[in-house]
Amino acid sequence: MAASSISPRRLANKAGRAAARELGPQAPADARRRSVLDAARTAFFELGMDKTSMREIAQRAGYTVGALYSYFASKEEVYGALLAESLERLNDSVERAAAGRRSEAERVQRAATAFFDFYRENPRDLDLGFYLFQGMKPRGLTPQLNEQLNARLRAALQPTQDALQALGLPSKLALAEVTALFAHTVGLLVLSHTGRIRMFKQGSRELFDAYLGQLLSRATGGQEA
Amino acid sequence: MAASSISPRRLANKAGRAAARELGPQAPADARRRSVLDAARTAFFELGMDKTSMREIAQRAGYTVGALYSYFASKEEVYGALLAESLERLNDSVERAAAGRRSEAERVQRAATAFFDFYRENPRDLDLGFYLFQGMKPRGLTPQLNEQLNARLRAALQPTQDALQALGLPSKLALAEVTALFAHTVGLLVLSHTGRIRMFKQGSRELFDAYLGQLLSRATGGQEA
Amino acid sequence: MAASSISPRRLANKAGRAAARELGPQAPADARRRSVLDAARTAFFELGMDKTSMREIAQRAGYTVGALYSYFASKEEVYGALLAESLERLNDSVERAAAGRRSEAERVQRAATAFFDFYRENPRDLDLGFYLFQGMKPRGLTPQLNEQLNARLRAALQPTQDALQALGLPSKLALAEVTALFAHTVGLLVLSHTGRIRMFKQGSRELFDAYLGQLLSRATGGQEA
Amino acid sequence: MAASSISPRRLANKAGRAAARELGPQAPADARRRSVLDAARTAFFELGMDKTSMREIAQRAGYTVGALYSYFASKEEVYGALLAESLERLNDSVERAAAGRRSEAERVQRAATAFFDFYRENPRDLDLGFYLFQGMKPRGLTPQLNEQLNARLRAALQPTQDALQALGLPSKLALAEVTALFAHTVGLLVLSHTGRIRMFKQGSRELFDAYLGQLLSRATGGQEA
DNA sequence: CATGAATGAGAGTTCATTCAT
DNA sequence: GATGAATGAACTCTCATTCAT
Repeated sequence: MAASSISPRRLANKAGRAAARELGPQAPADARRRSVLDAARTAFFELGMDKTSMREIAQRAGYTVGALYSYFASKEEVYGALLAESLERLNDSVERAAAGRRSEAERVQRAATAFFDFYRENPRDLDLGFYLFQGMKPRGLTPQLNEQLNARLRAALQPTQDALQALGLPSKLALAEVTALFAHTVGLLVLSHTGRIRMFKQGSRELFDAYLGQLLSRATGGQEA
Repeated sequence: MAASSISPRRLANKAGRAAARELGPQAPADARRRSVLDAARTAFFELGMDKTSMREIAQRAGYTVGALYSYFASKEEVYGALLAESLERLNDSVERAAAGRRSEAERVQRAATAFFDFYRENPRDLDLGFYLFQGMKPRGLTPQLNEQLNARLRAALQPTQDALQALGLPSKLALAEVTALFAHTVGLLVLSHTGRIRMFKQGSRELFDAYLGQLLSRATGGQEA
Repeated sequence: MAASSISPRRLANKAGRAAARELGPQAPADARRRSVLDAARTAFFELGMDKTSMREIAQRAGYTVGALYSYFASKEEVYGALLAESLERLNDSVERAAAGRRSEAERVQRAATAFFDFYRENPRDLDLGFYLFQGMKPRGLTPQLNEQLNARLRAALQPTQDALQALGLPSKLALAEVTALFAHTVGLLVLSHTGRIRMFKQGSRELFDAYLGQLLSRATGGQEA
Repeated sequence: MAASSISPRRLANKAGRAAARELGPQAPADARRRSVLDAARTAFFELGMDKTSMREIAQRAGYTVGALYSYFASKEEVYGALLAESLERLNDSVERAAAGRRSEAERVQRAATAFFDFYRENPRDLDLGFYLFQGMKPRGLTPQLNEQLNARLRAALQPTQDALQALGLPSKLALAEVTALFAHTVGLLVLSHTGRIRMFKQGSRELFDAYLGQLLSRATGGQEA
């Protein structure tokens, strides 16, 4: 306990921030913001919403609590950024799935399933969405951010909608179908995530496939699926 | 502390509890438990889950905090009771809708719609369900209570399932359809409740009707809906 | 949940109080006081001091909390009565051990060992003693009660002191020896009870016997032990 | 909440913490930890264990409750640190007493008496020891800390044990004697502290000296004491 | 930018005690 | 005597946020 020694805690912190700095001297703030976000995501995925405090995030990021407020104005802003990131991953996943030369029917099936699977495999992203889209006022979810997030959410459904239109559905109907599909997807995910679907002894994946089959049947007038 | 003085606090309490006592001298404990529950529901509906503390509930009920613990062992037990009550109302609503002499198709339509409408009109009951069915362990949501609540939820869907079977669907298929319907319902409600459905410029009621129409069409083999 | 039913809780309570009433119509209050005390002792022995609340005692005794205050003015008075009882048992034990025709040396040995063993075998009685003899002012440990308890404690040591005098020790010395013995006993018990004696890899019983042997050796001038 | 106003509370805090800061700019955290500990000790010595709450400690230290938790993870950790400190003082006292060139017999006498006197003069340190060595699990008294505290306790008795061995006692016997001495010491202290020894009209110091005399007599085979 | 100390409000829970009935 | 409802103060602990340095 000599006065000149450095506590292990401190060392860990310094090590923890190394990655952020190694990304280069330009835009170091962005990189550090990232590292905070990474810590937040990890914490949130491990501990869930309630138990993820600013302290916890700071600790994992290798910062002190106060430092977080250099990058984010509030806890909710952190979650806002987290959700933005999550939606980016969602879009990547959907785009990757729908890419390539395929029939439009297959494109519908692949895009929609990618959306479903993304949340089925990452239920914490679902939590994230609900948390922010539900209750959050003070500072975090500004109208601008809200608009932006909505746009990214819509974007993730766009490939499906486009493919439905390409299959011959009029745009109004395509929109209605994609909205219904979105709802069905969310419903299945929520029920699955809260364990309610087990009580019906059903599997969420099978139900999703069935719904998708019916949708495609409607869209192709019974010619395809 | 003069014997003749009554603290203002005390007066407020007495006034606050008047309703509970007017229900008659028999079973006053039940009435008081009710009044706590009413306060809790009101608080919860106004402020939401997070901001509804035991203190808040006590204040609204006209009790001190400690008194609540005569009626409920924990905050979570309060919410458990609240959800039980909510599910009772749901079941009442569904039963009332499905009662009377009707065709089976209409019975499906009415039971399912009652379920949907219950939560559409009382979105806080939806929150309640999610809150408890998601995270809550320590004391409040015992396995028994959980089982019991699940049973009530299932019961609210039973009339629909029965009617589907009466329409000729084999029991396995009826179960699958009712589960899918449940998911669709929840999905629409959640999207509607979180304001996400507006961004598609769709109405949740129309989408629900459409889904139900398709379901009935499947169930009657195209003869009815 | 019919209004006319009696809760199991209530039944248990009524059953719990049966014993107290069966002791006859005369002095029923004393019997009930006893039953409260029994409950308190059981609770205290099972749960320890901290976790034994008036609620707990009332529950075990089959009374409501308020009823306890008919018999005892405060929680501390309950413990006072409990300690009185404990000291009675201690005295019984010591007297029984010292009874019968024996040599004075054996009388010393038996009386002292009985004292030691009583607390060694019932460490909760030791807790009781410490709790009350240490901190307790408000209402529970009145000077009278304190005096009375002291008298019973002295009484439990008296046989040893008498026997020492009978062995030839002048009264002043006998008193000093018995006080030292008392201290040694308490020290060993406390160390044993708090697990500190294990860390010396010693047994409290052996140490006690050794001390007693030395004492007897001193008392008999080396002729006996 | 004007920007220029300072709440009286704040002023009090600043005044309260003055001492800690005067210790110099280096290691201020340690100094503040100290000041909390000082407040805790004072509170504990004045009010006793039960009535010393974190609030009380915070108030005396000039902090808010939350601030305490920067320094100690729990109330029990505070007491752990307090006991550690106490044992350090005990060891200092014993070492100082036994230092210097002396006969082994005198060394025994001085070390043992220092131990006894430390607790006789600071009875609250005795309470501290009992409190922690008895009941305390959750967070504060980790096995490691327990072990460490035990080691310090043993260390305080080691000089006596060493001197006894130097006097010619085989190590096993020296250990037994030191354990018995420890018990005797504790017994006398406890009886004295709880006022029980007065009822025998004895002085704890005289009794201690007598015991020590006998011990030395045994150890030197009657040649010295 | 970052630190680290501190705030202050609030959380759920417990409990001895009181008192109208 | 006994009930049972209620009080009110106390408890430990947590947390987002602020700010002087």
